Amino acid sequence: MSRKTITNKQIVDVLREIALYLRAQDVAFKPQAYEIAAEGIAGLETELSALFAACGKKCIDDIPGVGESIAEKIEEILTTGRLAYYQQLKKKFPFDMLALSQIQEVGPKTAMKLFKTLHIKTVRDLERAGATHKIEQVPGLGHKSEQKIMRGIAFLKTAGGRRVIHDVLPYAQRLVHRLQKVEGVTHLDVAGSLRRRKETIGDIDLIATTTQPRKLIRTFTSLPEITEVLESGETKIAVRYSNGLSGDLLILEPEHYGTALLHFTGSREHNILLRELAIKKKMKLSEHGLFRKQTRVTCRTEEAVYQALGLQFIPPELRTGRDEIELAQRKKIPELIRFGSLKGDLQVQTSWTDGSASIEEMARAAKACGLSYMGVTDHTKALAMTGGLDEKALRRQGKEIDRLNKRQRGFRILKSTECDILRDGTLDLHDDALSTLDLVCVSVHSHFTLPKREMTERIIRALKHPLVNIFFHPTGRVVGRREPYQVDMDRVIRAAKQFNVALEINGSERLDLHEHYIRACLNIGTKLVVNSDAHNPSHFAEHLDHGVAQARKGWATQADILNTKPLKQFLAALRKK
DNA sequence: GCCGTTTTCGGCCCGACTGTTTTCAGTCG
Repeated sequence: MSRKTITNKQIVDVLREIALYLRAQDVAFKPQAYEIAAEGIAGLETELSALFAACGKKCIDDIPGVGESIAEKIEEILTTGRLAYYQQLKKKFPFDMLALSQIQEVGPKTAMKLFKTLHIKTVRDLERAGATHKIEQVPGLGHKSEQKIMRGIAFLKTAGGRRVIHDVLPYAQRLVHRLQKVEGVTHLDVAGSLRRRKETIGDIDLIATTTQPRKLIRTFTSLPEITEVLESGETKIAVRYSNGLSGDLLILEPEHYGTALLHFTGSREHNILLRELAIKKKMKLSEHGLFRKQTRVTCRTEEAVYQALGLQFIPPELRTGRDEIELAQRKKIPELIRFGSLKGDLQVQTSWTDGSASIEEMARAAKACGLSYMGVTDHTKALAMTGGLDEKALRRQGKEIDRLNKRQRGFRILKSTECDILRDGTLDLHDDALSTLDLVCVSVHSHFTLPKREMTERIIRALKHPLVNIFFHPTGRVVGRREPYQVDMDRVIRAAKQFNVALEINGSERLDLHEHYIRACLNIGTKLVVNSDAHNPSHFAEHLDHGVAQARKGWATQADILNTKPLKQFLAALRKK
C-alpha cells in the first residue's frame, strides 16, 4: 500500500483478507466482525482518508460495524500505509488468500490446506498443481474436488466471475418465461443479486413453487442453456449455464414463499441482520419460515415477514445490510420511484453521429415506450471519431427536428446536445449555437487522466456555464470496463446544486451515477434525471429500466427524478438559473 | 471484535448439498 493514495477498496480488501485468515484458523466470531466492518466501509459514500482528515478516529469508529479495535487498525493504515497485524498474518501464511478463495469450491480452509500441503501461493500455482493431479492427493480432497477447482479457475479466468447485469437479466428472463409454462408451476421468479439489481451478477438464482417438482427439475436440467448440472437435490439444483455463469433453482413450499423469497433474494448481510432481529424478538428466521417458539408463522409474502418483525417493507434494491433495517424500524423507507414512471428521456444519440437510427425512428421507439418527450443529444465536433456535430450541422439538425415536431401528436422532440467539456472546462460549441437549443447537456470524453483537482475544476467550470442544464455520466465509469476518472464528487454534487444543473443517472452499462452518489445528491437536494443513452431503438426499454433500478438503489423517489414530470414542469424546473 | 427496546457482559444466522468419509467438514448463499 502506498501511503499517499489509500482508497477504501484497499482497506476493504485488507479487512476481508484478515477475515479469511481468521476463518481458516477457526477463530470464533472475529471473522464475521471483520467482514461486517469491510462491508460497512465498502458502502460508504466518502473516502475514509477524507473522513479521517476531517475528524480523526472518532468518525471511523462511528461507521456501523467498526469498533475501537478495527478503527485503530484503519488509522494505522491511513497514517503509516501499513498494518502490522496484517503483515504478521501475511508473513506466517504468505499466500494470496483473497484471490484463492475467489475460486468456486475453494474457501479459506481449503486455501490454507493447499498452502500447508502443496505450498500453493497463487491461483497459477493451484492451476499447475491441478494439471499434474496433485490436488486430488491432498487428504480430504479427491478427484471430484480437483475437477471442481479446475473448473472454478477456468471460469474465473474467462469471465472474471461476474457479468454486467445488462447481459444477464434478459438471459434470465428468457429462462423464467420458459419455465413458468411448465405444468404444475405456480410461481417462478428471479431471486438473488439479479432481483436486487446489483450492477454485476455472479449467478442466476431462480425460485419456484410447483405441484410437480420432478417435472420442473427434469425440464430445467434439460434446457439447452444448461451445460452442466453441478448439484441435484430435491429442493435445490445447481447448474452451469451456457453463458458461463452458475446458479441455483430452488423449489419451495407456497405457504412459506415469503420467507423463502426473502432468504434467496439476500443480501447475505441483510439476512444476517434480519435473523439477529428475529432472535431479539424471541423468534427464529430461516428460509423455511418464521418461528415463534415451536409454531411456524405463515408468511406467504415478504411483506408478511417484515411486518411480523415490526419492519416496514424493504424493497430488494435496498437490501444491502447497511442502514435499511434501522430505517425500516423507524418507518423511514421512502416510496421509491416506480418502474415505468419516466415521461421523458434526455440522452438519445441518432445516426447524425454514433447512433444507428434516425431521429424519427428513435422518436417512434421512445413513444412506444410510453414516453412523451425525448432530447436529441448527438456528440459535438471534439469527438471526431463519432463525426461530432459543429455549429452548422447542429442548426441543420434543429430544422429537421422542427419539421418532425410539426407532425408529432402527444410527443415532443427537444433540440439538445451532448456537448464535450474541453480540457480547460470550456464547451465545444459557441454560446450562439447552444442558446438555440431547448436543453444543453455536457459530458467528459477526453483527458480522463487529469489530476483530481484539475478534473474537478474543469467540470465545475462547465457546470457554472449559464446555459448548461444536465451533466451526463458524471464520473465516466463503465461497469466492469472503465474506472471512474479522479474527481472530487462531493464538490461536483454541491456545484450542481448551486448552479441548478441536474446530474444524470445513466441506464446504459455505465450505470453512472453510482448509487452512493445518488444518495449524496438526495441528501443536499441536487437534481437528478434518469436517461437511457440510447444508441438504437431497442435501448429505450432496457436501459431506462436499468436506470430506474439504479435510482431505486440510490433511494430516489419519483419526486427526486426530474424527468418523471410532464414536459412543461420538467423544463421549468431545469431553467431556473 | 462488535454491540445494546434483554445486556457495558455475554451473546453472536441458518440450512442444503457434496465429497470424502465411516460420522462430518467445507462451501455456498
